[in-house]
Amino acid sequence: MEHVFVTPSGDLGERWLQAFPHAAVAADVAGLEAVASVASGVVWLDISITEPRQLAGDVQAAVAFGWPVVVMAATPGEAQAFRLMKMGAVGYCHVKAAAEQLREVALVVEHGGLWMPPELMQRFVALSMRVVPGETAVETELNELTSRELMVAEQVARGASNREIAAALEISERTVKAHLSAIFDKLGVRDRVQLALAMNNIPTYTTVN
Amino acid sequence: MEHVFVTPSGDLGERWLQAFPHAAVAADVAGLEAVASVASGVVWLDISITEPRQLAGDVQAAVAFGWPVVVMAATPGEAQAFRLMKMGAVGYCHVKAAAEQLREVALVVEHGGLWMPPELMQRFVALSMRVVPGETAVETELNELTSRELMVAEQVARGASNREIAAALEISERTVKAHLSAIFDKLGVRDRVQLALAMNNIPTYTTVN
DNA sequence: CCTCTACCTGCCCAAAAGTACAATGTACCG
DNA sequence: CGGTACATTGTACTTTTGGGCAGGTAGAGG
Repeated sequence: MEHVFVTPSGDLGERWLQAFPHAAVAADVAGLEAVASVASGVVWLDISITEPRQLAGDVQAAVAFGWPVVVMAATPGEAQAFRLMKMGAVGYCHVKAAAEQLREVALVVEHGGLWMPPELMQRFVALSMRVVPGETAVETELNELTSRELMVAEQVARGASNREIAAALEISERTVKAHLSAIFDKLGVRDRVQLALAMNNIPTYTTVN
Repeated sequence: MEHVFVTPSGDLGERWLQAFPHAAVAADVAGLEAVASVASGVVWLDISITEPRQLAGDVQAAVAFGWPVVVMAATPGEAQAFRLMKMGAVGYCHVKAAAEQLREVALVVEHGGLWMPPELMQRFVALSMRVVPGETAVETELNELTSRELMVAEQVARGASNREIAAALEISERTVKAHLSAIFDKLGVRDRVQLALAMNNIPTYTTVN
């Protein structure tokens, strides 16, 4: 089992070496074949300083190589993670993940598993659930909302402003705010953006990570 | 690392013992605490003869125990798999899976991964992608964003504030705002809420209504 | 009747978000 | 070299948001 790190810097990070003392390194995806000496292994793709436009091509080329591909990003985000997974990556972690975690990821992907940070994994499952019936955490919390609060929350979930909500519900803007404060409190979010995301089963992990 | 098999039969299957010679067994979820002697382990939940009605409760109770839960079904199906995953299970395999495979599953879930049969895994990813498709209107428009703008947009997509984004990208709040203005213009949204929704392929107030 | 909850609102204030106008530096391209 | 696109930041200003304080109404239930 070989570990090849593809990084624009061309240098192995100390954590990487710490995790896999015998790891190989390649400056780009094209250099994979040159350093891959055995039949099976894991490709670690460092995209921390990769141009967004170039990203898709790199990942797909790495996947085409045949080994499980773990993408390492500087700021792991959901939208990006899923785009990468779709391209065939089976792992997604922080570029500065601890050696211990890297080994965990390796173990998982080597054995046919899918690895990503817990928050993302949760969200990933939640997403699939949109097409499969069931009940989510948010749905449960929604029961705490009063009738009126729910109406306001639904409007925010569609991107409405306070003024629009006030007009739609025929109440004052002040009342909208009052409802919002109660909603934020009950659902444990801090502002309308997080509320909008929560209403759509998209967890926010700003403090995590 | 301990392995506890929860099975209505109350007996350890021979394959299970073969995979984990020191495995413990419990007749039901309630009996978990009684047999769990260490801090970490894996719960193997045999649902091959479990009543459908009782299933959800069992799985959730098992998950609540705190250990990774692998569900073993007699006839693994997609719909069921996803429902179970949603409840917090992180593994899903056949109740008569070979010892070798059980060990693989164990390896994966012990390290924070998600395991299910390859066909299902593939389907799972595909399904999520259906909800967050790669080639949506937004996706196309994302190409108009510059590298830096995309980074800002991704942050907003997870509910970050301007200050947090500035800190993450190591730029001033003013610059974040500048990027945001450009993003709003390019993606045709009017504020960060709609941007956050758009980034997650969720139609907004203005689009819908 | 009194209390509790949900609902509604006004005034005011602070923070955050968003915009306008302006400017600097860098990189790349013909 | 000039032109263009990108990234960056500042000052200043308007709008939106979020919330504290202080109240008002109506219905349900003890």
